[in-house]
Amino acid sequence: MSEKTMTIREMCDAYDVTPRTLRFYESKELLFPIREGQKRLFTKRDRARLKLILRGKRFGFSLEEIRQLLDLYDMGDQQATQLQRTYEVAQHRLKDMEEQRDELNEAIDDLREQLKWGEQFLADLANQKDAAQ
Amino acid sequence: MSEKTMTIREMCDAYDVTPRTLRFYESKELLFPIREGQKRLFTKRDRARLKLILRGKRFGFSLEEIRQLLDLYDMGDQQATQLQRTYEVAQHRLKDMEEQRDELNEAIDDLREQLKWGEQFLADLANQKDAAQ
DNA sequence: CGTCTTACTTACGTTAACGTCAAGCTGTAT
DNA sequence: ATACAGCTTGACGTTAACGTAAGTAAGACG
Repeated sequence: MSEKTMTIREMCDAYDVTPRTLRFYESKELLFPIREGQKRLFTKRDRARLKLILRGKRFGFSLEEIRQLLDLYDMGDQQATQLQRTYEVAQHRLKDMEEQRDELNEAIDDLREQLKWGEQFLADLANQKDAAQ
Repeated sequence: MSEKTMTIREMCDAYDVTPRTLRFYESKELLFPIREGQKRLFTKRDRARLKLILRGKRFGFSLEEIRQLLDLYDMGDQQATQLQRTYEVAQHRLKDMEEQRDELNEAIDDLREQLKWGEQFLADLANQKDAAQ
């Protein structure tokens, strides 16, 4: 029952992506739908991979990185060494993300300061205007 | 004394940007260095604007947005309405940044979960390997 | 049979913010 | 004079992840 394949449109609806995106992912060797004549048929495996792709994107991995990770997963659960590498890449990514977040927080604080300053300025201007009347 | 102009290289060294960047900003009407023959000479005003540009970039504004903001500032401190708009734009940006940060935090948490899972998996593999010996 | 729907391939377009030549001018130190 | 450093303008290249349009095929339906 879970062996049913899906058409490109069903995939698009199910995962909220465009056909172009799925074809693009195939061209980048992230997905491997089978063919029925011309048409693509996406298998359970493709669906699993797509889920991982979308998750990877949320994590900020590039498609190329995602492809490499997917390949590692595919190489079988036999190679712990490979998995170890995956783990390291992921940890690296985590560090990057934390740095990014910290920078963002700094920028937010910074911008908040500026806004306080701007508020003050606007208030002063308003007073000035009132006084002039 | 503060009226001294700077050459492009001095600017690059002072603000850690490339010549290309400064020329690019000029072409985008963010900076207006004067000319001495061929050469660009950057004034105090340019330096002030560049500082604002770099700050704006830290805040995640696009160069086009920055240009508009700089223009507003230039239109004089007379137009409180304009300043009000600046303020609004900035607040909008702040919201965006906070959203971005929240998403990033979610992703970080998510990734942390995955890593915990991966650690477990690796540990299991190691045990399996040991047991096999 | 005609038409509609869905899909297909190919290939150029998009966006931002510069990078990277190429070719030429200018001032100065040797 | 010449070599060299530093500047100039133009213009094409880069990157990621698709968007978009043109032209075609293939199956379903009435």
